[in-house]
Amino acid sequence: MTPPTDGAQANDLSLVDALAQLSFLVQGALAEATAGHDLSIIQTRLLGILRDREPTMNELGGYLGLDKSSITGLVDRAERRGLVRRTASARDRRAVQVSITDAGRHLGEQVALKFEQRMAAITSRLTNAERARLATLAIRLLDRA
Amino acid sequence: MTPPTDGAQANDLSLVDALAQLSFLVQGALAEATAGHDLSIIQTRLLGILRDREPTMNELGGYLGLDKSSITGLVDRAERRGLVRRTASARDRRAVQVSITDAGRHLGEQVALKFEQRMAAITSRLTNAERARLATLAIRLLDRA
DNA sequence: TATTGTTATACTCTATAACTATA
DNA sequence: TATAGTTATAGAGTATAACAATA
Repeated sequence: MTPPTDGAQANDLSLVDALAQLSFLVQGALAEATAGHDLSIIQTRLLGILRDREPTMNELGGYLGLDKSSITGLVDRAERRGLVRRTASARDRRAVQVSITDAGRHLGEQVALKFEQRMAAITSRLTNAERARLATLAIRLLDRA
Repeated sequence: MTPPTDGAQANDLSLVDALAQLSFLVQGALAEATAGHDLSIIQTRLLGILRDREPTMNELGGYLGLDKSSITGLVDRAERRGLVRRTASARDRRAVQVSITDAGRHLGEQVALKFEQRMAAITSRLTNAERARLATLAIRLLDRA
């Protein structure tokens, strides 16, 4: 659960421990990729969602699993940096639609590229066959989630 | 990189995307396991590290990759809840040693148990052979990290 | 009345800079 | 001088509760 907490056999981790440690490794790579552009992981997720959507604040809360008041602050900070914009909804005058700006899209692409590079380094010790097997297994886990 | 950002083929994710999504799934399971006990992930990691160590504040910063001032706050909050304690170091009068209390150890065990249950649910659709293969591959990734 | 979004408030987490005490 | 730790301060991120505008 915590990286090097194993006093027993370091090379005989359980599946649960291995997946937990792997999640920290991947999140670390993501954090490094985003930090270089002064972005947090949650801001990067926001840009990723807006890449091909123009949701309302409310829908954004659903995607990110956050309270609407948290979304207000998140979008405030992104908008202040010129990465996203708010527009009035045409059908519901209470609602606000959020869209990505060109600057936001460009920044999101840069972060994604850097993340892919970090992940390529992490997976570089696997053979192509192993990579394919890992992808298949990971996708099987995601399917039911 | 972000959960359902794929407009192309949902079942043909790249390895990088699959690992990224998997990391969010696992971190989500961890967050759920900890939230039930009013603990954050970082507080849980702290308890995990202290399970079999009695580091100084400085060493703790190394384990967690945080600035010393962040460690001060982290330990402050855990100590206020009776989960850890500070003791003076015997060899260096500038240093402070941090150890876990019985309450902290107990809470850490409860969270670990709940996390394992969540992870068991997530991996329940895999066969034993698949689980073993996934563990092997994940460990190969961790080895070089 | 119910829903959408914002505001006020509070807390955790994190970092930088300045400081104290010890080495 | 250098190191260990704390304090002061600032900002991101999150939630709850109260509110205004609209449905």
